[in-house]
Amino acid sequence: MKFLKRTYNCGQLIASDNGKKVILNGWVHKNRDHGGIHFINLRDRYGIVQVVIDEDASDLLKKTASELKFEYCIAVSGVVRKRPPEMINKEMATGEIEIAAEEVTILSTCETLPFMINEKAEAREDLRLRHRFLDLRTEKMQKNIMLRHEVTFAVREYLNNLDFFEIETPTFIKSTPEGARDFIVPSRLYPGKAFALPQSPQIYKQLLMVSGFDKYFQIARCYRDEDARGDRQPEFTQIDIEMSFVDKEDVLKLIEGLMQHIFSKTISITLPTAFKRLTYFDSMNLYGTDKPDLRFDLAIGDFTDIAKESEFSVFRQVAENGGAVKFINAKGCGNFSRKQITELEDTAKIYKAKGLAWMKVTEAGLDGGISKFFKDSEKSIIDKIKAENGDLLLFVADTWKISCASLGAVRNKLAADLNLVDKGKFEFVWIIDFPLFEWNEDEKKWDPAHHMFSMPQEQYLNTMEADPGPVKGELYDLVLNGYEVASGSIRIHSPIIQKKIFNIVGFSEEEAMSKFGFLLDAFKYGPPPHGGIAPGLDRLLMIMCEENSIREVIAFPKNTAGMSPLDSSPSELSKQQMEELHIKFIE
RNA sequence: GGGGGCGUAGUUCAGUUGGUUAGAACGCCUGCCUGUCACGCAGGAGGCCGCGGGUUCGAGUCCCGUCGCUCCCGCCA
Repeated sequence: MKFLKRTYNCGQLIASDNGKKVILNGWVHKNRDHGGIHFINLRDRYGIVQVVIDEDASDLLKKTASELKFEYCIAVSGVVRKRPPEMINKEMATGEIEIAAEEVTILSTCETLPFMINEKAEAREDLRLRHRFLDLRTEKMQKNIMLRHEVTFAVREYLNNLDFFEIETPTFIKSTPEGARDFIVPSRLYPGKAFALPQSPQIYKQLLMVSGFDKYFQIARCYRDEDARGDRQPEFTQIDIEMSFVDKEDVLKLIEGLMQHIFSKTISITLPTAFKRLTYFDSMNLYGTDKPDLRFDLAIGDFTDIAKESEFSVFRQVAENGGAVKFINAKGCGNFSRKQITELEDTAKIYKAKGLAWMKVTEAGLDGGISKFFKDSEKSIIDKIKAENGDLLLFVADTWKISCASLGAVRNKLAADLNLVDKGKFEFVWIIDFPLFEWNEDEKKWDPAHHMFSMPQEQYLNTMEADPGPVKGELYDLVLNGYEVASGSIRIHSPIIQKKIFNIVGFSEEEAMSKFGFLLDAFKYGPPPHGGIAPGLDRLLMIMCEENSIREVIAFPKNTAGMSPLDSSPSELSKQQMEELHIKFIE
């Protein structure tokens, strides 16, 4: 067998190549043997082209062709020829031509496939992951990987033009608590000790600012040893950015420009020049989450004031005791069955709601559910909350957070059930003014709601020491299509304010030094004010693909430490390796 | 750590109130076929119904346990 090295790829030949002698290398995508004439769809990553073995081909060629099966890797030499007009395939990019084969050699055979490499790719995800190398042959996955490449290229292009340096930071680091559990790498040189893998390059990028690099970015792999979700995995990639001598608006504008560049370069979508903004409070209040999907409305409304005046004691007591009564007007859902409402209630209960009260709006007024408690004032209620005939009103009465969060979940379920989401639409929103601290009722202390290098808003600086309650951080998240893709902060650099923040969360100086010593040391030497942000690249990609491609875009789907493409499962260590790592089994 | 769903042919699935020999499509094997492109036609092979136990005259189907997959809560930005 001689190796016929390709002179063209399978996707590039067109009608004007008619008559050219070519050699193609690729995989047998389809194989149609008609006895006399034989067609092969040959595939590489550039496309698919039809190869024909004609009736008058040599016996050797016919014999070789008859041996071909799915996914054999082959070389074909032949001549490009135009198809007869009635045989043109308009569905194929190369459909006007075909390759009249003169010689075919089999480069690799292929066993019966565990699943078919076709448009459907309907095998279960875990099976596909076990054969990731095959899964990645599918058109869908090849497109996903291509998009990933194009996005990262666009990021580099955009930031390079703005004088950013791409700088790599270490991945075997000292554990610096970011919130999540660290992945651990036992050390050979330091017996009994272990490195942590970075949860983000947080501290390193701040050190780069101290060093004067001014504008930095990195396409950074991050690791968090926590349970995965459909949209969250232990190993992920983020676009990590930090700048010196900037304010909040600079950071927001930069990311808006970056997103516009990415969307325009990769999927030819023009994004608005400035994104919407919602405060954390408004976002929770209206949508019950800090990552609202704004591709549909169904905002949450407040019923607390009405509840206070009502004779429905369940609502009234919650309202009088500082809780919140919230509702969603499910427009036109007045025909929902009891079963449908129960399903919505089950969703609310997952988020700790005790129940989901409901009323229907009819021409006569309020009907069903808890409506009997509101008969006296039904007209004014309908008027006040702008309800219409045929609407379904859904209520949760609980603490503010539970009422909002559980109705937020109901809102998402309604949107999914009623198909309210336009999946081709992109709705960006910044969630701003996150709280810097959260009160921990159990331990009667303030917990950091985020890492503690965020700068409190100016108006709170003076009151911080006296009353930490109203302090809010300038930490914002960028939300896209309901998936949060970024978080970041303007960092504080004043040792005095930093000390106050540590005081509020109850850190002693020793504790602060042991957790953040490296960074706090550096901050003694003239750090510039700086702000950074870290859009989640994986999440960005997942919303740019169809929704069912979510995890397919991402290199290592959840719970797949032991799966292809590279088997990264921990292997059993040899006795020698264990001795080197000072690992002992606990008897 | 907690809750829900699912495990039937290589793959995706069906399998009725528990009832005789567990089916379909695609894939695989053999043969036929000169223009197909989801090629077609004829025939064939392929099943510890995840595993273990129980109820029953009888279990793919019901019950208990277990393992695996999956979604969600907790956790995590």
